[in-house]
Amino acid sequence: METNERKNDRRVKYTKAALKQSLLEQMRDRPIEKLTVKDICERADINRGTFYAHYSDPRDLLSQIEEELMSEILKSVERSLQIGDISLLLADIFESIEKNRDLCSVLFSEYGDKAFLKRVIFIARDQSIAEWKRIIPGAKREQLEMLYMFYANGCIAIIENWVQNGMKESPKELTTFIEKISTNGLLAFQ
Amino acid sequence: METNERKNDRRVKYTKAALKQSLLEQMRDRPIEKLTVKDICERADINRGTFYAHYSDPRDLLSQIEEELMSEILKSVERSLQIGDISLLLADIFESIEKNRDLCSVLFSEYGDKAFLKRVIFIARDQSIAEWKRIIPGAKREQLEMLYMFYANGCIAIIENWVQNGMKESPKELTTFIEKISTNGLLAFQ
DNA sequence: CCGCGTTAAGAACACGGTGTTGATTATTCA
DNA sequence: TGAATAATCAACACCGTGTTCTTAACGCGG
Repeated sequence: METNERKNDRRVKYTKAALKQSLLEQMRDRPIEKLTVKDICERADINRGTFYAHYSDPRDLLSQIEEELMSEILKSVERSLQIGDISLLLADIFESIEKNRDLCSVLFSEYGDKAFLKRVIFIARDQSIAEWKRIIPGAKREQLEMLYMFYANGCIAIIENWVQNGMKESPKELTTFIEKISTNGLLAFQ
Repeated sequence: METNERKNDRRVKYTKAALKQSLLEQMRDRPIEKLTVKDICERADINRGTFYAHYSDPRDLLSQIEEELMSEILKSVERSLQIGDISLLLADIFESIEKNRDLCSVLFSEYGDKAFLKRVIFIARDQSIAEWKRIIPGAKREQLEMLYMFYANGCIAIIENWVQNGMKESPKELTTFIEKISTNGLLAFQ
């Protein structure tokens, strides 16, 4: 208790891991709102009461999984954020997703969490808007925010498609594709 | 029974209208998955058993509301679909949304139905891809589909933002904005 | 305006998931 | 090994579900 602050107990680790895996398995079949604590625990072979010792509900469990992934992504884009290169930043994000393939193939699938993917893409928001402001000095801030929303949601769709089709393209290819669309539009594909 | 085919009974009309209104009111507070038949009926002051005489669950009720709106939208874009003008088609869709302001301000809001808005935007899919194919003969079909996905999701975000901020811009303005982004990209805003 | 047919209301039911409790067993860490 | 901690187990009241049956109200057509 004094040394480990009740965190490193193997029993706790096992329980949490089993519950997480069970949740992710079930999310392949239905959205988080339709999952029951009962089902998650049965598949994990964990007592239902134990679930409530760690999480308040399935959504809480999912949130903790997401926060773990988010901090990992944030760590791996740290450098690009400081450098201030958007294409580097985008590529970093794609690589993080690729590294967490198993997890992301659930989180960004049919019954995944669109709001979370949105948060991930919005990591690049301030920087993108700032860079655009330099390129297009005439544009108003509000207009640039609208543009970011447009492109961000396009990106999200591309990522969802990418993940669901087995991530065949490389992060580099995706970055190039998205940069082409955003800077030059359809005409870039002539 | 013979004449009206059990459809025009005022009691039925009232019940359905009350349930629909109640559902839409509740959808301002939480997503469809969190709504209960009990709550919907209590707010509508309709017996819970009566609900099941018309709908199987809240999702079914929502679907019927959506189908009504969809067929209205389809009717009003009919002409543009035949003419084959994408900007006309887009403007028509925006006008339909504007006409159904009250309904759409719920359906396309925080707890709305993203899948439905996607269906609405995808009305323009085949036509857009066909037109792009003329403009950009070199592009592959798969690439154009990817492009449509990208732009469609951008559009969806624009619409959500538009509806949630009180629909201040006109359908024409929106159409122009989207056309600018899609054909020329960021550079169009210099 | 009446009466037949339809619809809504109301009460009751079993069912299943929830969230919590207290007692017991098992495991871990030092 | 022994004290601390975690997991199990059984039980609980609670709540929403979906269905059934009876009764009351309503509306439509004649």
